[in-house]
This record gives sequence, C-alpha cells and structure tokens, in this order.
Amino acid sequence: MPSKTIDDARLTVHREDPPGDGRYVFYWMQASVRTRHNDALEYAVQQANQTGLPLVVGFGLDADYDDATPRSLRFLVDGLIDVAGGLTRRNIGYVVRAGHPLDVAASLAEEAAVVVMDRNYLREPRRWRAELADNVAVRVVEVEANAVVPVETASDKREWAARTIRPKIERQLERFMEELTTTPIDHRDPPDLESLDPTSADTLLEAIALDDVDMQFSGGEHQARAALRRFVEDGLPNYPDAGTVVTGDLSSRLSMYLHYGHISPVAIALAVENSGTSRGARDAYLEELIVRRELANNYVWFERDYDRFTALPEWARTTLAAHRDDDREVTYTAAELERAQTHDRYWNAAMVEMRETGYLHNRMRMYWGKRILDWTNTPEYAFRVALDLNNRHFLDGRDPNSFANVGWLFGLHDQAFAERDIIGKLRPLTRSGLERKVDVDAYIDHVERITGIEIEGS
DNA sequence: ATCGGCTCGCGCAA
DNA sequence: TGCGCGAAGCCGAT
Repeated sequence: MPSKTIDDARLTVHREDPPGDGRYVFYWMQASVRTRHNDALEYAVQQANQTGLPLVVGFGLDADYDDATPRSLRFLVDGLIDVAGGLTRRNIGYVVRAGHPLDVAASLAEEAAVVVMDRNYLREPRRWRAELADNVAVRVVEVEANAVVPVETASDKREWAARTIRPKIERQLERFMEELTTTPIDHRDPPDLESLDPTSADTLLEAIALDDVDMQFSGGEHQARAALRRFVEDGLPNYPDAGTVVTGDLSSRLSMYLHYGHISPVAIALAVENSGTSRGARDAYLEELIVRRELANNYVWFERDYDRFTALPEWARTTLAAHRDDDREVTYTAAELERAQTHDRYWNAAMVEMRETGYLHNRMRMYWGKRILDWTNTPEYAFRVALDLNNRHFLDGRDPNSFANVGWLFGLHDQAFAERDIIGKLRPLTRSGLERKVDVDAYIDHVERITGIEIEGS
C-alpha cells in the first residue's frame, strides 16, 4: 500500500547528503511526543523503508531545562511512557536516556544513516537542531508536525496582528488540513541500544531524581485524545459561552497537550471540523487553535527577542514609558504575588489555581496578567514577573503562546485605547469588567474546592 | 440596553 | 494618500 508523502512544506532539509552507512534511521523526538498523527514519525518510517533499515526513536530526558518543575517534568514523563506502547507495536526502537537532549541526540546520531527531527520554535531547540546537523555527515531532515500551516509557508515576516496573518493562513488551510495516514514499517528488528526502561514511570522519575507529584492533569497522547473527545462532545457545542464560564469544562484544555506535542493540531482541527457542531462554534474554536496559535509561532520564529520587553511594539513601549512614574495605589514583589497575597480575592484565586493546578481559564489569565502591570513598580519588571510566573506554573508554559499571550498583556498584537494612568493606551481590563462577564463568586468557590485553599482578600 | 469615542498603524484600494 | 478596521474594553451619554 503506497503511503501518502508528507507535504514538502513540512520538510526542512538541513543536510542533503545521501543516507550514510549507519545501522538505523534515527528520529530525534523532542517536540512531537506521540505515535499518532505525527508527520515526523511517519516521515522517519518512510525513510527507514526506503533505506531498508530499522527505525530508532530517541529522546533526551533533561531535568534542567528552563522553568522545569516537578509538575512539568511529570507531565513530560507521562508522554514518554505513552509513546512506548505505540512504538513497540510498530516494531520501532525506542531509546530514552537521561541527559541534555542535544548530547543524547548526537550520541544516537553517530550510528545513524539518516536523522529526522521534529520542530518547535523557541531559540534553544532551534540552535540544537542546527548544531546537530553541523556535526553529522548524513542526511538530516526536520519535519513540521506541530502546526497546521508551517510558519514560513504562512508568512515570511513577523506579523503585526491576527488580522494580518489570518488571510495568509486561511489561503493555505485546504492544503494542510489533511488526515495523516500511518505507514506500516517493513519488518526489521531495531538494534539493542542502551536505554532507560521507557515503560516504567518509577525508572524515568528516578533518572531525573523526581519524587512522584500530585497532578490535576495527566499527560500523554491517550489523555490528550480523551480530552479532545470530551471537548468535541461537551465543550464545543457550547463554545460561544466558553469565554465567560471559567469554572467548568467548556474550555478545551488541550493547550497543555499541544505544548508537549501529545496531540496534533491538524488532528484536533479535523475532529472539530468533522463534528456535527454549528459552523459558528467550529469557526470560533478553529480561530483560536489555528490563527492565534500560529500567530504566536510566527512571533517567536521571526522575533529574536520574543521573551523581552524590547520586542513589544513601539507605540506600547512609548505609552508605558510616558506613564512610568504614575502613582501606583499598591505595589507587590514577585514573591508576594506568587504567594497570592494581594488585596484582591479574584486575583488571589487565579494565582492559587495557576500555582496549584497548572491551569487557568483564558479570561482569568488576562485579568491576572493585566493586574500585575498595575501593581508593580515598572512595566519592565511587570513583564518579567508575568512571564516568569506564567512559564513556571502553567502546564502549557514556555509555549510560543506563552510569549505571545504575555506580550499581548503589554500591547503585542493589540491596538491602542483611550489613555489611562499607569497602563497608558494599553487595552484596559478592570475588576468591574471581570465581574460583569464572569460569575466571580462561583469562581472563588471553584478554586477553594479544587485546591482546598481558602482564598483571602476582598 | 445600546452606541460612539477613544487610539494606533497596517494593508489595501485608489 | 486615504480609509477601514482590529485578540477578548471602558465610560458616559442617550
């Protein structure tokens, strides 16, 4: 059965070399930790079949990556365990080693005839991929498996806002919204390589010196698909309400799985598109999943300083500078904020939910973030604190969306509004506005119930 | 309850 | 060069 080839636009050939005389095709798994609907994995299978070699998938498990926490590591490990079953069933080798991802990959690449990599967007893994490609003498191909429209196919520059990238993405949707078929691998036993036991949570956790953690959400592609099924059945039909119901399960909660590559955005988009839900609800969700998410990819891909205040648009930095010395009614330090010790119970509830569960509804994220600007000494400090708390506490932290969303609090991809104290011309989001749109008492109850922590403040 | 103004700059039409 | 309009708003006038 001939398998469908991967769209050329998903491929970045780092090295054109013919396959080397290695013993296997090596897929360095990093950003797409799943066995279903993974373009990089399917491409690697096709390369294995073409070269007549077995396929080895390898992952470098590193407890020292930026902003790693017990919770984020546990979620990552959930994903690694899940992958083991899917790979074994397909007779694909699977190696998990503790260590820096680039070191683990470089070591496995030494005996590889072809190297396949998946793609994420942040600067460190981008540099690692380039470095690996520089240090081997075989064919090296990177495969985009985590976006609907590959970032450079959608646009060749940093986009200004959703409205500027939207038509560019929509023009390409038909081409890239395609089911990915699974390619059967020719039967060849993978080589026996040194690895941790990737089916044992205890082994993996021990390798990174991590005690088991209480988790509100579990990672892995099985949980991701369950979340998708739940969302398509219950959340999606009510999606117009999802923006104001902050306590329940209308939100998809898929962003954490997308962040770890436990699910494919194309698979989600197809499931939503093929559901029986109304056009309006489908479009509202697909706008978030594709246009806004891929605007964030565009931002970190084309803006070198995506994690810096200086990357914000000129008008936003100018207006914040003009209000730098405005009086603040109250200021808090990063530590006070993290302990949820402000005067504002809505804010404290949001901080507690974020800190204790790793999740927060979008509307609460916006309220949470906008207040930090009001309650800290300088906008630069506010930016740093918001990004740091975001990236350490959210299960979807350090995603391109993290940088775009925190930037949005400070004017990125947004427009100007009537000038106010402190925030200047940034879009305001007030406490009364939150009360207007959200059942705040129900929200406080919800947070107290799920965390067992009493929320203080007025 | 609804509406216009606030405010900026991109991108397209002309 | 002019003009419409936008990632989730707010406020005051009607």
